[in-house]
Amino acid sequence: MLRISRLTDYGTMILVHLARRSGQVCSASDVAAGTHVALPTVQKILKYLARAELVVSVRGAEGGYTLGREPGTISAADILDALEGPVAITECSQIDSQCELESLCPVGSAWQQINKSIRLALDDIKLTDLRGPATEIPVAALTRSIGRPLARQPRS
Amino acid sequence: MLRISRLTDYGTMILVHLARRSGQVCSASDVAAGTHVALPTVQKILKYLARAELVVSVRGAEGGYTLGREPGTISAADILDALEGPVAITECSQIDSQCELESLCPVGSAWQQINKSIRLALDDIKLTDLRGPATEIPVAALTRSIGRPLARQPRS
DNA sequence: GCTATATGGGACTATTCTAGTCCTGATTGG
DNA sequence: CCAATCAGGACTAGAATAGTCCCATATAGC
Repeated sequence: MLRISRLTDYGTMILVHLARRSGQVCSASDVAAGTHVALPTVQKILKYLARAELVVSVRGAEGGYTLGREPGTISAADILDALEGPVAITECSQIDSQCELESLCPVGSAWQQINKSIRLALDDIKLTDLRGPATEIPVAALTRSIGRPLARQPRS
Repeated sequence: MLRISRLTDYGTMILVHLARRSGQVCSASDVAAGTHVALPTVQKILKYLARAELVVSVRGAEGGYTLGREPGTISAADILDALEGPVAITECSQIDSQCELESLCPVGSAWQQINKSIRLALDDIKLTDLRGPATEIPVAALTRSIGRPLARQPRS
């Protein structure tokens, strides 16, 4: 069903890594070593995150990255925006889309509302909530669903 | 951000079309004409929906499709399951995935919980809610967000 | 029974998207 | 200066998606 890209998944791991090293400047290599994601991929993701100001970069030797804000103020929605851009749940939920079927299609607005509701939920989930392995996610609907963490695909 | 496939979007339109013709048997051509989605695509989607028993098929001349259940009992989650299969928000939220990074990755379980919460929300959204252009979606978080329907991309 | 009209199932292709890599230039500490 | 490090973007390979088509099966009507 609904999916986030693998880069977003990595990006979350990377931000969690930085949150744990809060204050310290970490180079891309540090992060790659800490997260076991391939270095070029880490570099790419950090660039996206820097552009979205979720991380702050320090150039030059001994440079690297730190979190751009407090972990409690970075939400899952922020991460998605930074790494997946303004893509929406359906093509017609995008701001700039134009569709000749609009008048024929009674469904679009409903999906758009669903989209917004999901965004609201993701806005409430902060980096601090993602940090631990068995944290409770602070969204009403989530409280009912606590499952054992499943395995993750090998990657790199 | 989070996305559903275009087929799912079409599928919803198709189900809404059938709901409006409730009782009547509609052929794939009828549906294509009514939704302005290309016929071969409609045929493909109806096959998937039939396999998931969301629609019932009548074979032979004068055959076609009707809804398999009452519109009020078909949820957005049902449609996603029928048309996108058991895909999950991240690869590691899938039942059969195996990941060597599990112990290193503190994030996975959080995304899985988010995934479940979204599913719960989608379970509450029924075909009857999708039917009209400006319907209120019956999920708590959704009530705050009512926007003007946006345009839809041309497709066919 | 024959024929026209439908669906059922699956193969196939083309296009788009994604992930991942690499190169070149700019910045800065030692 | 030199080595380390980020910035930006080009590029490739692979996977996923959308869309089309073919052939078998079923059935209504004549």
